[in-house]
Amino acid sequence: MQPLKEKGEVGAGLPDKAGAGESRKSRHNDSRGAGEEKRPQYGSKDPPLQFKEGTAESAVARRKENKNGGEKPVSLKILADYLGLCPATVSVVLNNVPGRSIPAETRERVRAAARKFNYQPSLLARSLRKQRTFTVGVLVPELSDGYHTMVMSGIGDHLMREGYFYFSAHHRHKPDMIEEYPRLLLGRGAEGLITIDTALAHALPVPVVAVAGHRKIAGVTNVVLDHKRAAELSLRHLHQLGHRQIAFMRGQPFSADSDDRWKSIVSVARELGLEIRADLTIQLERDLTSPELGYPVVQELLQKRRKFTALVSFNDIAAIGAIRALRDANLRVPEDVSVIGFDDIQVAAYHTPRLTTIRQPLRDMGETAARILLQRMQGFRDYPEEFAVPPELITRETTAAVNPRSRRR
Amino acid sequence: MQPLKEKGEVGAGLPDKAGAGESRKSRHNDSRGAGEEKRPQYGSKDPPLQFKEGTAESAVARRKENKNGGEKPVSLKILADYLGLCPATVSVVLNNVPGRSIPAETRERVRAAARKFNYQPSLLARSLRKQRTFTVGVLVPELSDGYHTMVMSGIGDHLMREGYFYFSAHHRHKPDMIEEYPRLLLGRGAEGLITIDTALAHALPVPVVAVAGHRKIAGVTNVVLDHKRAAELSLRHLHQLGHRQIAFMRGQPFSADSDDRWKSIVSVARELGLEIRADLTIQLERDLTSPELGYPVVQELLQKRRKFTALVSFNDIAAIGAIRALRDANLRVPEDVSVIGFDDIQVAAYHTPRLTTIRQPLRDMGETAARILLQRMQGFRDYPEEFAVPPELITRETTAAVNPRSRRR
DNA sequence: ACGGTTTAGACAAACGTTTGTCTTGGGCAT
DNA sequence: ATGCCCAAGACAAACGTTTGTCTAAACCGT
Repeated sequence: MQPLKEKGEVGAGLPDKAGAGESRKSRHNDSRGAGEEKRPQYGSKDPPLQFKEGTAESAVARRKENKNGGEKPVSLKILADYLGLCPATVSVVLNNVPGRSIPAETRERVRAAARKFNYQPSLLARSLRKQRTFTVGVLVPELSDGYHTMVMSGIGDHLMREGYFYFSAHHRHKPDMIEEYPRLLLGRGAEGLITIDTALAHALPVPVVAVAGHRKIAGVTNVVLDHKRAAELSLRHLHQLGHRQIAFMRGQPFSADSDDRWKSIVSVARELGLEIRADLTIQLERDLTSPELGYPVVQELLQKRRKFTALVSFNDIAAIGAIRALRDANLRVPEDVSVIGFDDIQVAAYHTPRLTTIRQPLRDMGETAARILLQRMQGFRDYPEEFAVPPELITRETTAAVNPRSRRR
Repeated sequence: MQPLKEKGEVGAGLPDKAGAGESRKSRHNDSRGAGEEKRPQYGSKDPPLQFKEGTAESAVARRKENKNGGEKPVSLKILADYLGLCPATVSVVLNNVPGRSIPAETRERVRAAARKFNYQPSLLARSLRKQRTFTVGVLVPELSDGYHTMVMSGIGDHLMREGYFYFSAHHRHKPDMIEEYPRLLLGRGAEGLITIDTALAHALPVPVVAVAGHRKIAGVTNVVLDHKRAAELSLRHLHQLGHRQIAFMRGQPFSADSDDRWKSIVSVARELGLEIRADLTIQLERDLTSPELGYPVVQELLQKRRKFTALVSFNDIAAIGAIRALRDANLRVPEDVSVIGFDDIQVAAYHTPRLTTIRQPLRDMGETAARILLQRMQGFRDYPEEFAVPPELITRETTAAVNPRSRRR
């Protein structure tokens, strides 16, 4: 891995992790234990507990059945009735609220009852009260695509580790959905939003982090690949192998990276003195996540009968389609044409021939996005506007030194 | 807006008020029109609205800033204050509650104000009140795997079409997470759960639908492939091509389908008179989603130097690894060994050679699971315990008639 | 016996909705 | 004028939590 600059850096002095769980323990216990005393009961002690624990299952039994025949979960109030306490006290015990004095014996009673009835607090109610949901939204074009899901995997890892949950929604690049879902997600209490490869239109009232965001939007942190570096890696690689006549494939207009990636290629090509010829440039248009994406455009390219010794593909999926088109035209990869992909999705390594490609650290990008989002949600103000992560050249079998004896024309 | 197909509400029965009724103080004393009348009483049009819409932005301005500097969203109460109405009325208008008479003019005023302040109801509060969240949980082993995400894609499609949202969580087959997440998801208000390839341990108090569920559990509808049919398709195919010496790959113990699929293979093999030899049977163990899964086990198999002309792989990913192992041992696919995969994940069609495989209609299975879940959540009682979907044989390039001139030994 | 401090918990008010019941005046027919 | 109905909307009680304030008893030292 090459030493690389990062355009942004998230500081280290961040607020500590969100306490989604309740684990703070205050060691107040042990204060007594001798007491075989009566239950402290305010009005009088003669009338015993209104609900004796043994008998007053009624309090618990009163939970009504819901329509599915399942039992309604026990609430704090039910539990409190059963224990002869008030809900607030039970809440205090169960959350270990500091600064409240509750005798160890009571604490134990409460906890025992909670276990016994398998009490689960309603996050809904808690969220409403605390105005804090520990939930974020993830907006993604498509769930069945390797690129997106690898990023999501990283996002999910980090969020779950930190005790957050997330709603995900997919939009298939349809503008009205891209418009509508953020609203719905916020309505559901998302405290932040992560978008993947999405053309978000405008700012939102919560922190937003984009992975491969399409454009700069105020308040949106963009986690992107360092495209300049990526272009350097691929073009230098081909250049060193002796390639001078290189065909390029541009991404679809709706895809986030298309533009940046292209600009970087143009810039690096100039630096290297490589010519980018219009008649060797092909443009992806279709919204596909299968190799069929790359097949027809390369076929067209071949029909022009222009000589080229290498092809820079927009991504691995298209590269696989491209290789197929080349083979179907009786050209060998890499002997006649070198092909370099982009992304390093899983299949790249197991394609035949194994794909040389530029690896995007997709899972890392997802984790990074989630980390930045959480920091921003915790009020961290000093976040970068853009966060570039370094790509990596993975040399495999689809690139080779230019072949003087190529059967290519 | 919401899928309001509420079942027969039994609502009339007033909940018993076990805890002393709390007397609410009338909360309208904060109307700071001290000099003025109390409330704009009903028909009196002479005293204009206490909050003239033009002036009383104050009511709206009162929404406090939250810590991130973003504005708190306007609530019903704010809106109502601004309009000089009570929150209930505003709610009634905005939800078009039938059977309430509100004059058209008022309705318009309310709607205009809602638009003006971009009012978004809090689904949190609504859910709490209605005891209905329109949310389900999806539990999946791994997000970055083609199989799971294709199913999720179908699930997501159906849920979003029906106005539901979902939390997803992944567990990487770790038993404690499989134990814990369902609880957490329910705590968050999930009204139902879909699991994918997950060894759920016990029943839950909400409807559950499993895709490729591992075992029968009361209350869990299992959406599975018709494994018997799948085995028939693959074995008949090989049998017709003349294969008699067939190697088999068994799935990992933790994977849902392993067992069913194997039993079906055994059963169909018997019907066809095919022998299943232990020394031609290999067993997957590792928890991988890359072709590396299949590589070493096939290497081991080859070292035994037993002749076989075909291999039935547990899935496509492993088949790709297997093909690589075969090639590395200088065997050609399909000339020397036919290989048949399972699943028909996307890359199967674009691998070289293109994979013959048994297609699981994964997206359909996801949609089906979601559909069944929603029906069950709506109280539909008459659901099947198991729902089998038919597979399909996809004949491509990795299977061929058995070759008498094979270089295989 | 006295005042002061702790302790153990009750109480009530939120959070933002929805929904059953009530109230009030106006309009209408008698 | 009287009675009745109806329109329009207020009112209050939920849903299940959390949290600031309050109180009664117990404990303490003198």
